[in-house]
Amino acid sequence: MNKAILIGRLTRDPEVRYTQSGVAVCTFTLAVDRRFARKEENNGQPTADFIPIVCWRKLAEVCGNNLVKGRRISVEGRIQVRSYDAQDGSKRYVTEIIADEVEFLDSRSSAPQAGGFGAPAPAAPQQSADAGSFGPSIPEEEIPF
Amino acid sequence: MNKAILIGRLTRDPEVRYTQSGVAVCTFTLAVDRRFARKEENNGQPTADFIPIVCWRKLAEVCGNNLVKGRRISVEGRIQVRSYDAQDGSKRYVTEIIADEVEFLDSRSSAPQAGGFGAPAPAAPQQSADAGSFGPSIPEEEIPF
Amino acid sequence: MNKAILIGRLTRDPEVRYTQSGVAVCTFTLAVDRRFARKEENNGQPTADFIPIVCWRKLAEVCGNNLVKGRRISVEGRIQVRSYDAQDGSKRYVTEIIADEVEFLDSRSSAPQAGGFGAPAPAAPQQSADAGSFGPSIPEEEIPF
Amino acid sequence: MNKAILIGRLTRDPEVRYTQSGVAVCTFTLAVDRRFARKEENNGQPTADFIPIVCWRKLAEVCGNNLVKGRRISVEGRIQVRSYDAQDGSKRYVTEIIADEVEFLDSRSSAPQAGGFGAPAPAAPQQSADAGSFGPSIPEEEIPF
DNA sequence: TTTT
DNA sequence: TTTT
Repeated sequence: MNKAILIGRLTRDPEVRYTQSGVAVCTFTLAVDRRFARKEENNGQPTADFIPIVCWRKLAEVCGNNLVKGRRISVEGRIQVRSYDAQDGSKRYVTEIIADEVEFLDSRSSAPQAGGFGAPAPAAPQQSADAGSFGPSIPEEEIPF
Repeated sequence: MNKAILIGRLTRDPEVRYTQSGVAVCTFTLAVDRRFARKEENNGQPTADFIPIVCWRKLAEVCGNNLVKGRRISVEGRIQVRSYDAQDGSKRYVTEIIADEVEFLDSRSSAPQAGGFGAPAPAAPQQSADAGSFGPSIPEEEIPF
Repeated sequence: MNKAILIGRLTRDPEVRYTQSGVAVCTFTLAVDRRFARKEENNGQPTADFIPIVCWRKLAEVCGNNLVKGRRISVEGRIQVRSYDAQDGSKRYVTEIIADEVEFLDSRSSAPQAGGFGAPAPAAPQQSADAGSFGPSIPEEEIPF
Repeated sequence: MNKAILIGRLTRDPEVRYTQSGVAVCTFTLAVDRRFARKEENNGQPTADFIPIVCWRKLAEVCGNNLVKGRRISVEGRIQVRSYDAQDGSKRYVTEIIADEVEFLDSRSSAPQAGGFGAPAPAAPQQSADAGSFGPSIPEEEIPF
């Protein structure tokens, strides 16, 4: 069991890239308000968590085409921790939510946008973005952004 | 809504520290197996996510007194992203799960261990651990480990 | 672990009652859209689940004072199954979600409404509603509506 | 969003049936301990919720083949409320969890058992069980047990 | 009995 | 770097 469920707003427009093999990847950051955190006068303490979200395949396309900065959504997914070696030789960690489902909460009638394996593959993009430049030896699910 | 629900095993014994004001903090790492990740022959890809967990107050005491490396538990909590300035001037991010509840899954009869505000405060420890050495200007909830 | 997380709309205005001892109870039904269920032409199959929600104490007051039919909310809580003996001697079951937190999703800026034990008790109402008429032998948490 | 996450034990061996078209359905009941509910001396109040679980397809087969009364599992799924007309003309409601994933928690090494659409269809059983006797006009997902 |  |  590895489940994350979030409701928040996009801090900026989502970015869509494509792997070398044409798989869409959408990334953005969710601002999730902290409970009991007042907005005014909080002693400089954070009032939200800024959580990186990654969507793949059809869900990436749907999010890239429909989301913009400021929109409120819910995200269901799993917590992924990747490690990589920094230039100074130390080990760094990146934590992201790999989204399985996204629901748009601002629209009047909302339908969940499901990701997953049954969905038809997206058409290959005209020009691959540079997500693929990390090379073929890195599995798509593990691409370091 | 900021909810994380995990089932996994401790990668090492938990550590308990105390803030200057005597509040207990327990930290450990959960190894959460990835779905569809085979153990043997996985091309060197990770088969688990290693997720840092933080418990406070009574829950910290209960976890510190009862958990050991290898035990399986479930954790319910929230995802917290803290940022701090590295020595080289760059900004670094730490993502942890602040646990609200922990359930011990190895024992025959398990009862959830609830954190929260209603619980009696733990007795102040004889000697404060060095968690407080980060100084008084940092709120307890935000201590960088 | 017994966790339910829902996003949906109220099918009607919430009802607030009080137990004999003055504890507020708020009940309503959430319409939660089913994934992949089209609205038009669904062969008479349901496109939503109608799920009874129960809030207690301060959370009951907040919900009773702020929610109306049609509003969209998220609910976090636990699934409770109560059984009772029907007049014909058979056993009947009622399943409800006992809410721990409610977040209002229509407002521009939303803050979660937390229930729980630390919250101050609500002022006793001028006139007790008939929730108390089920009598003193029934614990408040188990009142049959 | 309609999400249920439970940890509990089977109250009896699971039952596997098949629809007319050969789709496997597995049903059982999970006993989920209530928090803060003592076992001894609880004034006759329930110490657990007994929650009906339904699995479909490959997940149904896996559960039917591996689970027995008393085993501890985690379940992730959605809450489904079905209504039907009782013989006395009144409307009755059935609430079940439609499981998406089940994790076996007693075994030393546990792997989540995922349901879903990508899994290969099970071989048609030699003899259809009577789940199909509700007739072809009822969609498989809505079969009243 | 159901919401949009 | 952050949303409302």
